[in-house]
Amino acid sequence: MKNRVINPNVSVDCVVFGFDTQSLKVLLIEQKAVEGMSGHQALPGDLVLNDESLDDAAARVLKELTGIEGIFLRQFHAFGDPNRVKQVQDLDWLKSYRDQPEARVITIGYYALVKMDEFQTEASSFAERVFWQDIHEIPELAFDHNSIMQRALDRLREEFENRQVGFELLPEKFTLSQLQSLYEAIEDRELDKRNFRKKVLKEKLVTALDEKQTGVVHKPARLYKLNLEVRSKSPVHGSFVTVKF
Amino acid sequence: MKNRVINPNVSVDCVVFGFDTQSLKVLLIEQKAVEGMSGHQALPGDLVLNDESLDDAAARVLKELTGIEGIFLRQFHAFGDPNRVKQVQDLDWLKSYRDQPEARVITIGYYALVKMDEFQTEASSFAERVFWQDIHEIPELAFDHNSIMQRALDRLREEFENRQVGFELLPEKFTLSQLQSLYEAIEDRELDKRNFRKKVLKEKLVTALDEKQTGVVHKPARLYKLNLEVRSKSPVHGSFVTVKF
DNA sequence: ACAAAAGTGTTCGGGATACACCCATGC
DNA sequence: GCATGGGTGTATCCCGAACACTTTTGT
Repeated sequence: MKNRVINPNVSVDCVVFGFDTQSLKVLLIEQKAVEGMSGHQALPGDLVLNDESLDDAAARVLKELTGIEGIFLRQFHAFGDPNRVKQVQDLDWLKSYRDQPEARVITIGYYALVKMDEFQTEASSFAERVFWQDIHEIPELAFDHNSIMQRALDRLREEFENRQVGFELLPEKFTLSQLQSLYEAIEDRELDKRNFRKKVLKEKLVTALDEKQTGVVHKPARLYKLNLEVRSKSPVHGSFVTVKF
Repeated sequence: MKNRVINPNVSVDCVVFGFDTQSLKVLLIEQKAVEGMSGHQALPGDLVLNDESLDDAAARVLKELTGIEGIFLRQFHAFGDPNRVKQVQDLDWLKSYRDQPEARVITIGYYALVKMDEFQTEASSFAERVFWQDIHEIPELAFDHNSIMQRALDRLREEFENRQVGFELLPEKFTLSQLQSLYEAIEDRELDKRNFRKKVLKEKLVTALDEKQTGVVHKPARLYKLNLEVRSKSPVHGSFVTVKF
């Protein structure tokens, strides 16, 4: 059995995006309270172990804190300001949970896209609570997590413009309007319904199913699924579903 | 005076691209030989100090090893395979130059674009020699530097497609043919001369100068300079010259 | 005069954009 | 029957791609 040594200088933080057919959400944790101080809200993240890769660390940490596993996490940036974990409001927490609370920590940011309703979260380890927060209503987070989160969002939008699409954010069966809402939420602009449909159908991104919505108070929409044949040709490292749009 | 402590677990590596009006080059060092073993070729890189940011570390290390300073380095990826510095052929070198040769090291990759002829290199520290190497003729490098280099090249090409152009690679005054060669070298494909000129001129990326080439054995070309007004609107963190093309 | 790269316009097809009305369902 | 989102076609513009010959210099 390996002795799993914690590396005091390197951590990972995960920015997990979800979509509820309306707006973009981010997965946050509330840290367990320390000595009567209320816990801060933060991105799920922790120090890496010396015998695991960064990718493995991100997956492990996310699972330990939130219960979510089996999703693809993409590394997007390393944050290395020497003072990024030195703010007073974070010190008590570090003293309780870290062997070397004063250590210089650089953190590697990962982001991921998930279908919110397919994952149930379960707080554990030092997470008191796990919750989804609308990206327009992010509270003050621990350490430099607000800027990490903002950077992840910028990156998500860049990848999107780059035609590396996020079907991960939709349920398996979806309507074209839901797909359009996803594009609109991420790109933060409105799209023309007819043009959107024309493009999606012409490029065969999706396949129509013999199924319709039920229980809606209007004309029920046709359901579609992703056509997995189509892939981007650009050198992408990892495995988001990447389609030219 | 600060005590500058070396962090044994975090390093930076720099992939500096240059262009000689023909092809893309990368800046490499040859490590000083250890105990009669010939030095390996490698990217310029070293451990970070505990009181400097990652960006500062990249600039410092590049200067210490190659003499190049004052260029913009963009972070592109963190490499964290637990065994990336554990190969036998690198161990002797590590034992000579590192206090903790067995330490787990994750490295942050930076890339940069420079006008080759404006920088003169000067090897120092553990660099025996500094040289430019054509990207099609990269030798076997130390550690995982071949994959870091490849990843940087992929990233350069992505940024290019993203319309974040690299005028940094050209002299201040250049001909449209040189600009076209740059695009062709980076994108690795041929472009139509007339279409290329039309696009560049229509978008006012460049301004014509009242000057021509001299000493060439053919019709002398008009010289142009970059039009600095034009900038990309996407959220770019850093300061490459980024123009929509 | 000849070699070598500079410079210059037109045509065509496809994709992006703009735009308005009828349809099926639940209440 | 009415409120709600679903679903459909056409005209225009702009951009990218394809394509060949004349011009200017140095030798």
